[in-house]
Parts: sequence; structure tokens; C-alpha cells
Amino acid sequence: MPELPEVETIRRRLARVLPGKKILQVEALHPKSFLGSEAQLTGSTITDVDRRAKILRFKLDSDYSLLTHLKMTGQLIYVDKDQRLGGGHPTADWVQALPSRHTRITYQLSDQASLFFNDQRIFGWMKLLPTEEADQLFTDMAPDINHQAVTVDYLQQALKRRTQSIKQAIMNNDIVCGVGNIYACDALNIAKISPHRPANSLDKIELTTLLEAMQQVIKEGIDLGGTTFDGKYVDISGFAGGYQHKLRVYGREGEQCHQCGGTIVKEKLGGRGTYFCSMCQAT
DNA sequence: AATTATGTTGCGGT
DNA sequence: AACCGCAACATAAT
Repeated sequence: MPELPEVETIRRRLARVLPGKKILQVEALHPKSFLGSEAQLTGSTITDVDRRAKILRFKLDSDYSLLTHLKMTGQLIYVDKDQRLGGGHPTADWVQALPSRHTRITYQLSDQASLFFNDQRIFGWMKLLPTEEADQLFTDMAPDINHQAVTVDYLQQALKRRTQSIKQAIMNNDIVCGVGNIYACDALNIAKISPHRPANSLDKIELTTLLEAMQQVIKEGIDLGGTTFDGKYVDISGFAGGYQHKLRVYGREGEQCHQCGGTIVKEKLGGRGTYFCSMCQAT
């Protein structure tokens, strides 16, 4: 579920509570969820929490980093010694059920804090990697959408030979990272560009508009703490985000376009549900 | 029962 | 080489 704004929201919350905490015990409840040696991780202290694209990283005081990809249904829930959520919020009934049916990894931290990695579909993972390799991995990835390296010229260069649809192109992690299905749909609506347009058919003015729209929705997503449907994405306290109340087109099939009053339609494009306005985003 | 789900990866084909 | 489309991963809700 999480796209860049959701992962960044989690990062910001964890960055307030994890640095300085020592990992006293790790228990992988599902073999596909934890990659690496639990013994290697145990005893390390978390020094920092950063992020690249949709990957979270806990930097450790060893030469290793713990990387996390939440994929579609991953969650990280933090509970402190007083059972307070995210370290500061009152506890809730569901906390008693942790680890739950969907908890794949549990962490016992110093100061009697706990971290739970929940993941219904088991697509996500947490992986222990030498920090040097993690750095290289991050360096090799295409730039994040909100990074200064993503300019109109960069997009024009990257897209000039691409015949796939513009929507698939902006979700393509070889071109830019961090734009998932929700924010791709919304950005194209703001820019009034059809998701079906071949990527190489957009002129410089359209690319400028689209880039600004992508950066805008990503910023709004972060400012509002992400998008929550069905309680699947939640922050480290189990709280929903706020962008779902501001969605332009995603999930709004049959409703009116905020920009032009046209009807929002849903189609399958590149295997993903794609929402757009049949009027101002007509091909 | 079939379809759908906020994501990636790896394969075969062009 | 670069690019494209699609199946696969595993689970639960509608």
C-alpha cells in the first residue's frame, strides 16, 4: 500500500523513537519476511532512520543496516514500555493482540519497547545488509520524485524513447522512484493529461506541468500523513493518514472531477486500476 | 467463484 | 541494448 508519502510518514515517526534503542531480541515468525541472520542483528543499536524511494533503513552501530520494504500490506507498529503507541499516544485494545495473525517479525528493544512488522500478504521484507551495500543500492536507484535531480530536462531525456503510457512511465522505478498508483492517478488529473498518452508524446510544457503536479501530490501526501483505505496503511501508532479526504480521482469512479466537473472513469492500465477524468483527461 | 488490492521482479519476446 | 507486456509472489475482502 505505501507509496513514498506513507513510507516517509513512518520514517519521521520512527526517527523520533528508534535512535539510541538497542535490539535485544528479534523473532522472525515467517521465513520470507526476514532476510539475513537474526543473531547478526541482535545486540545492535539503531543510530538513524532514513529512506530512499519506498525503502526504509535503520542504520546500526555495526557495519550493517536493516532495510524494510512494506510492499502492499506492510506495517510497522511501535509500542513503548507503558504500551503507548508510537511512544506517545495512549494504548488501544488491539495492541493486546500483538503479535497478531499478520505479525511476521517482532523486535524487543531496550527500554522495554517493541516493534512489530505486520504484513498480510507477505510481499514485504526486512533485510539485514552491510551498510556499504545498502549505500550502493541507494546510489544505483533512479532519483526520488521529490529530489532536485528530477528536472523537466531529466524527464524529457528519460522518456524520449519510451512508448509505454505516461502513467506506467512515472510509476517505473527505473525512471523515478516514489510515485505509486494513487499519486500517479492524481498527478495526471491535476496536469489534465490522459494516463494513456505515450510517454514520448508529451511536450516540454506538459512535462513541466506533470512534474509540478507529481511533486505537489507527493508533498501533500507527506503533509497529510499518507493515504489510508480500509485501515491498511497506518503509521507506527496505527493511525490513518489524511490524503484520502483530498483524493482527486483515485477511488472516485463515477464521481465528478474537481477540475472540470466531468465524470471520473476507471480502467485497467498496465494491470493497475487507473482513474481519470473522461473530460479533461480525454486522449 | 471471480475479481480486486497503495508493489516489485523476473521472464520471454521484439 | 533497450524496451515492452505479463505472470508471479500470498492473502483476504467483496
